[in-house]
Amino acid sequence: MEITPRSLAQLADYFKVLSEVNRLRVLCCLKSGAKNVTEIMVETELGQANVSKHLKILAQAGMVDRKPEGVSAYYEIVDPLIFDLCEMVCDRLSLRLETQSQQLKELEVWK
Amino acid sequence: MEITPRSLAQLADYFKVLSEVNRLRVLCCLKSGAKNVTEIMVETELGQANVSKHLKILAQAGMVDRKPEGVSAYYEIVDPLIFDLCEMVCDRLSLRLETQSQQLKELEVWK
DNA sequence: ACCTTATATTACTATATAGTAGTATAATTA
DNA sequence: TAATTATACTACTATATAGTAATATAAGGT
Repeated sequence: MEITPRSLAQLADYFKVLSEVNRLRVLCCLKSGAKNVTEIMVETELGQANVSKHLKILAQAGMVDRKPEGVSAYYEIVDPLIFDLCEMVCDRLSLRLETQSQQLKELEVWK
Repeated sequence: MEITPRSLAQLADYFKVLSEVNRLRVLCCLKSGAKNVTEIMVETELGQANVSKHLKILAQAGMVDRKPEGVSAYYEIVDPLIFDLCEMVCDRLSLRLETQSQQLKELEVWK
C-alpha cells in the first residue's frame, strides 16, 4: 500500500507528542495508574498551566483519557503501547552506547 | 531502575528526529536500500540543502550511515527497527480511527 | 450567595527549527 | 589547471511551541 502524505503527517505528529521531555515525564508518572492534575504537578514539579497544556496535547493525541471526578480531573494512559515504544528505543540507544564503549576500549592506538 | 533526566532527554531527542514529515520521507526512501543525495532529492522532491540537512540530523541520531563513494555520498538505514516503530504506531493510529468509525456507525441518535 | 480549590484558557515571550539562497569544498574529467 | 558535478555549510526568515502570568470556569463547602 502506498504511503499517503496524510498518514505520514499523522505518524510525525504522534512522534512529536513524544518528543518533549516534560511530556514523557507526565506519561511516566501515569504509568502507575490514573492521577489528577495536582498529583502530576507535584510529581513532575511543573507549573499547573504547563501540566494542563501537556495533558491536553496528550489527550488530543489519544494517549491519555480524561475522567472528571468532582472538582478534579483524573488522567490515565489509554494504551500502554507507548511504554513498549519507549522501551524499544531505549534498548537501541543503550545498545549503541555499549558498542561505542566497546570500540573505545578496543582502540589500540594508545597502547 | 530509576529513569534519569538524561536518558529521558535522549529518548525525546530520538522521537524528535522522527517527528518531521520530510525526515520520515527520507527514511522511507532509504527503506529499499542505500541512495545518494541526488537520488533522495529526486524521490522526495526536496531541495539539496534541505535533504543534506535532514541527512545530517538522521546521521547524528545514528539512524543512517554515510558512505562516500567518489563524488557522491550514499546513505543507508543503520537499523530497520525504525520501520517497526513506525508500523506499530501506524497500526494503533488506524485501529483508533476504525474504533471511532465504528462508534459513529453505531450512533442511534439519528435513526 | 460567597469562598475556596482544582483545572482550563488566554496572551505573551523566548527559543528552536524547517526551508532556502548563496557560498564553500572536494572529487572527476577535459 | 579549469570546468563540472555532488555535497556540505552558513546566514537568514518564517513559523511553531514551551513556559508562564493572569484570568476564567466550575464544583463543593460554609
